[in-house]
Amino acid sequence: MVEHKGIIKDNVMIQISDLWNLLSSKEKKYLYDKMEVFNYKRGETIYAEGQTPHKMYCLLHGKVKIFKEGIGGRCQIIRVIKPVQYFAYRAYFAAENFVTTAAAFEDAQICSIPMKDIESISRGNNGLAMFFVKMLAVDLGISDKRTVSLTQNHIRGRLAESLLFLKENYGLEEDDSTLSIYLSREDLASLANMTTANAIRTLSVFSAEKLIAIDGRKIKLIDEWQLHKIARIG
Amino acid sequence: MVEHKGIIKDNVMIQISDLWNLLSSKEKKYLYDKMEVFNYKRGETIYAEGQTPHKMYCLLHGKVKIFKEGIGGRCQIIRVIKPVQYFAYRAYFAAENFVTTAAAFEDAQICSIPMKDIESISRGNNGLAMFFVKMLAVDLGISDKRTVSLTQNHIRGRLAESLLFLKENYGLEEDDSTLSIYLSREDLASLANMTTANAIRTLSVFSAEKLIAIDGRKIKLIDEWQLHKIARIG
DNA sequence: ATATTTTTGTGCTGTACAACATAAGAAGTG
DNA sequence: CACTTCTTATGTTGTACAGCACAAAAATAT
Repeated sequence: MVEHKGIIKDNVMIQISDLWNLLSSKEKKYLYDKMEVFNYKRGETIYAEGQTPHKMYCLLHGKVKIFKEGIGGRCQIIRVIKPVQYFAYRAYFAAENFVTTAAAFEDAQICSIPMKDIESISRGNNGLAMFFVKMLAVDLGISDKRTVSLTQNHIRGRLAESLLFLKENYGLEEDDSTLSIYLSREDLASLANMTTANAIRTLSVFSAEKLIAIDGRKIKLIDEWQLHKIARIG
Repeated sequence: MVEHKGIIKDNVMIQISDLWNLLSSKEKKYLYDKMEVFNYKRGETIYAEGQTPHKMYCLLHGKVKIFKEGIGGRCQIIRVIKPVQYFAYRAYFAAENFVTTAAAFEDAQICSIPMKDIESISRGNNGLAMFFVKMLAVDLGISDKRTVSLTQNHIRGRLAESLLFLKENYGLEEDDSTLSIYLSREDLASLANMTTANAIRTLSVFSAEKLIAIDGRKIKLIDEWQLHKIARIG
């Protein structure tokens, strides 16, 4: 992780304007000096399970995964972050240590803000408090839905769902069919709750069925409608 | 569901004092008339998946399950509510319809408050907003942990974990070993993410191994330490 | 460039668990 | 009361998926 000293912070303020605009000029001034911007390398850990939370983050550029290590070191990706999204605030608000780990999928630029200050400002700024209420409420709904689909859907359904999710979340390349994120088979497996071997195998099957086309880590969605069907009923 | 007209609302205010005390006298006065108390029968639905949320609830007496219907009608219990706990506020804050269904495990007394009012008060009352931030943050952490344990733990581990969870949540009878909640095998299966037949089978195995003793729906925990071990490593 | 590690791909084997069947006991209903 | 309906219980069968083994290809380091 490298601190990005030279950056013009004012650009960051524009990026995080959804949060920034909720603050009074006094609050803005106060936070301005406390904020930092860091660059993380591909694969680098941002925070780890068990650590005590001190700052929240906002992803400015890149892609980040939030995951949890389970039985026998098997990782489960809990959610993924895209620019401009906030993360790492949950544990502090819950007065807990982190229960997840965050790492960069690819090189990422991340802005950090001390949670102590975020919390104290939230206690006097309703807009900010409600901002977090909204985000937490949305994430909890996603998490609840995910619990059921990960446990009840079959392998084909889970993979199809994950591919569609990646499209929804990170979008497509200019050709309008290739996923914009190039995940390793292992990460894809962690997302769809299966072993790496099964992710590879099932991708091959999807490819043979002309639902997708694979070229290394490039995945092109061909028959999205069919993928949706598989995601729903298996 | 039967409205409980005769109840002395002031008793309810004492029960929900953690929320109530956050309000100004003006807010209290305003909400007092909007609140209602209902009695629900065992098995009765409180709200259902897909409905638009209008009020939040507080469980005053009884036990409630929050679940989601999955593939082929298979239900997954997402979380359980005990007195005095609040629920059904997430969907409104996220501006979504309910993604879960709530039903009474057993006869329950529930207080309802219009979410419209809760939201508008929250927008002007920081204590209340932060109250929801805290609850949502805690629930999201639980949900994330649950996702992993439900997907990665084996059947014995999941059942052991569920039994211990029921103890943590609802406590024990006076004998200090019998679970205070008497679940059907089907509900226990929905909680531990398995089929009813497997819940029955695995309970029998646990009983044969002298980890628990079963007498109908009464479950007595005998070797809690061993159950913890099974819950962790399988 | 060469060596070494990581990632991808495929086949085989074993097993955990779902699905189904069936029966007996418990509980609710006319 | 007999009646249906629901719950508990256990055995049998089938299969989805993990685990392991082993190449080949690609990425990274030396």
